[in-house]
Amino acid sequence: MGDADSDFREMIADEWRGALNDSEHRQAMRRLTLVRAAGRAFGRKGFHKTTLDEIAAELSVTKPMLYRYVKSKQEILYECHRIAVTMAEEAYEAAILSGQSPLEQISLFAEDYVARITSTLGSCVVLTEFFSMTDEDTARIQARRAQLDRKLRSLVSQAIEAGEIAPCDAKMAVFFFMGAINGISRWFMADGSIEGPEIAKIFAAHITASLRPTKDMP
Amino acid sequence: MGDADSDFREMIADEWRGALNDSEHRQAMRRLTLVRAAGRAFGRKGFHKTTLDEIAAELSVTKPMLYRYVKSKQEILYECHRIAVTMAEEAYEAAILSGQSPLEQISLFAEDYVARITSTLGSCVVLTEFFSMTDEDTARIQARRAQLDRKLRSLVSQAIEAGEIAPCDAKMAVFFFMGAINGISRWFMADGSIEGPEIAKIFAAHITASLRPTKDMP
DNA sequence: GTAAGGTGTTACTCGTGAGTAACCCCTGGC
DNA sequence: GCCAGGGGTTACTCACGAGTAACACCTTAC
Repeated sequence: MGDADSDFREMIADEWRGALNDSEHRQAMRRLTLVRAAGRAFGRKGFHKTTLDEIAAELSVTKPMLYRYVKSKQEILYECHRIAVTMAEEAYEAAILSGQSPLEQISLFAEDYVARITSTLGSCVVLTEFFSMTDEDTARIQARRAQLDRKLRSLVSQAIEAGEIAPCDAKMAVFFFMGAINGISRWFMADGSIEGPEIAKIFAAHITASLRPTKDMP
Repeated sequence: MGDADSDFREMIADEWRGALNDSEHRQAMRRLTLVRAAGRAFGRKGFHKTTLDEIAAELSVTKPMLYRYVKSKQEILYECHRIAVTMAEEAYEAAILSGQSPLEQISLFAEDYVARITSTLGSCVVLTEFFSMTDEDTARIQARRAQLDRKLRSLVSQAIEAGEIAPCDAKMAVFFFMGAINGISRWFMADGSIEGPEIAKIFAAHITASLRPTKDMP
């Protein structure tokens, strides 16, 4: 456990203790803090190797305390996924509202989405561990992701029609770049050598390039 | 449980029963069959939601049987990862031996690697569930993946020096396209509408394109 | 026919960690 | 001084599923 890590732990614990305003608001804030801390732990060690006792310890409390804020461990994981998919949806909406060209919108979406998931505030982690959720929760998240995928495919199709990019299989294209983005959580924070916003720029550039015409594109 | 699935089950069970030659060889074959069946299940339901009883049932035997071929459930997962990383290494070696240009080598590597992991024979699944392994096993696999990453970065650097692609952060570039490839296991086989080799071609094309020069590459 | 050994089964143990019951104490209001 | 109740703890229960012990059958070898 390095220095940076224990600093972070203290930050989290402070956040937990703080916000002593009206109790309903504090309840919500603590819940969010809890989910973030848990998400961070899930990202580092995986869902099943992270015990609730550990999460509790990170917040300087004991396990039963956690049940004041969440119903179950599963619910925490669901919340992490919910936050992540919400970020993606928000990034999409923002891109659409920009009024730019389709390709530009894809690039904006990618940059925004990556920036959001890498910002520490936003439970940077967990796009993995899909299966550890309840079947019900998995279905809920899957549905939202699928809908977003469809919208993105449409964006790719529009870019093709507009002649911005070479004709390609839109579904595969979306799988391609969403896979790359979702993979970030696997290595991010392992080496702190690069900052979120920079990653976002680089990835957006690669994605834009990956869709551009090449001689032997199918 | 659809028709295709039960067909597959029968195939697996047949493979298990078959190969009645000398016992050492059969032992090895059965072990491989077991690992493949397990890998397939892990890919569908996740490591923790797949019980050994289920895997055994898929092979039409009972749990204790499995322990004739593997030491533990963990070992099965390790084996899956070992196979996957070995495939990547083999694809890399083959690409290097081709004697093509660096960019061409990257493309060849990507296509070969994707083709291998999507071929049903090769336990198409599981590049997720990293954390469910023993710490020791995780370290072993991580080390091999890290080494491969370094080699691929070097290939990217060579492509830059050769002027084949625009200057970029080689580490990020590798993370980008390896992320996209490793993401395949999340959606592959969900819809059988597209074949492995075709995916391989499309992904290789996207990767090549993603590295090509663009006006605003950092 | 019987011993050897390979193939398989039934019926357990046992650790682990999620979830809970029951209690404790501190602070503020009267 | 005493009670209400929120924040917190200790010390359990209990299910699940990996791993194992012990037994059972069947075939081939002599």
